[in-house]
Amino acid sequence: MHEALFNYIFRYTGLQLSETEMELVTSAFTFKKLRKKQYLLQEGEICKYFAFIVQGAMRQYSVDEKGVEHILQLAIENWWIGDRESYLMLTPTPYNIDAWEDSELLLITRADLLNLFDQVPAISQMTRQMDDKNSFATQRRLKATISYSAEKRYQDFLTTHPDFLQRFPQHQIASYLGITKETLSRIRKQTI
Amino acid sequence: MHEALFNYIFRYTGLQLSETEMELVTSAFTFKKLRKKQYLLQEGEICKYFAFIVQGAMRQYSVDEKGVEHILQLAIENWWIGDRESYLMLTPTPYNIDAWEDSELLLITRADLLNLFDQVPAISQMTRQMDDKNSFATQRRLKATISYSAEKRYQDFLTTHPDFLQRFPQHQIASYLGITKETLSRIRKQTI
DNA sequence: ATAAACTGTTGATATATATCAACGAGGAGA
DNA sequence: TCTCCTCGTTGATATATATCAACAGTTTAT
Repeated sequence: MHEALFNYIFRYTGLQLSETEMELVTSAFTFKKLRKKQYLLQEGEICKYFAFIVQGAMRQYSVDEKGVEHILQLAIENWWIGDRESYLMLTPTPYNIDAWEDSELLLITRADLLNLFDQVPAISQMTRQMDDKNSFATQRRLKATISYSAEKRYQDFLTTHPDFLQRFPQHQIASYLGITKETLSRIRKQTI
Repeated sequence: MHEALFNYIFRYTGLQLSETEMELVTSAFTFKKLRKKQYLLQEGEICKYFAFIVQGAMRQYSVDEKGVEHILQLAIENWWIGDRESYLMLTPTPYNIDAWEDSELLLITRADLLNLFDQVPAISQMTRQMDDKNSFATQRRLKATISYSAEKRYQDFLTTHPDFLQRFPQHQIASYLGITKETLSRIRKQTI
């Protein structure tokens, strides 16, 4: 169950955890199963956990005043999910996070994570790299969103997240790209 | 000249630097003056410096295949400017950074910054908070860009960056919002 | 002082995308 | 097995924004 997380830590840092470190990591995380459509977080709550996805697919979205969902993040195995601003600043989140497929997660609180920083140096290194890469990816998406056409954003998406195509329906991907499912359908027809 | 930076550090961390720490910080930064339109960074280069703006206004933008500029970042006094992905990963930047007004900057290399982390704890704390707030702001902008209309994005901008209105021309702000200057002009007319 | 460049606005038109409605196919649940 | 739900596509239409051109005022440079 924690194997995936240990592998992830090794892949990110090049560091193999000792037995002691593995025990510390194991006890710091809480296992949680979610059924499809079940919430991990709802808008207005404070994000108490960050979650590593062992198995399944998750999505993070906001709902506008017309009730339309706008997907900010999609995530599958070996990804992390959570509203980092709410998690660090203890502010109510504008996002909802729920399971797109039945999912198995490992959750950690901010306090437990800070404890691990001291006890397992690989964790603090991994977290820093993960945060940086996330930040870079968000900035690239922002750049794409203000300068590219919808079609070009879709091409970009195919390059950077080909695996998402099989895990999420077209209308979810369209929302993630900031377009409607009809527009995505027409783009796909043109592209083939 | 460095007063602004010391004040910034204090404001972000609540920590007052000692004389020794001030000397360390002063010697780690390089002063640089740029004339209006002068580049700090050009696309394809590696971003060797991050810059604190003591005086002036800077902009960070990419140029698409049609030669159109897309502004990703505007910055004035007490802001930082640089391509953080290129700075940390030593990859060529897709961005240009130049001075919109004659500007005075304090530049620091990655190596000097890492030295300061050890020697002046307030610097590492400030940098972490700055990076986090930047990351949060980028995510909020992404959320706004995929879910809001152009008009709503402008309203948002007025709330979060009222001081930019007097420092940057409308066509620059339009580009930063991902719309054309004509569209922004029409939105402003409607809003008044 | 003058010319050139920059800036913002406006009107007309074009285009990209949204919206609405409907349909067919496939999957899920009872 | 059947019904309901989900999904993706398509056509028609509407809307938000882009594009183009032109103009007037302001600022900058010579």
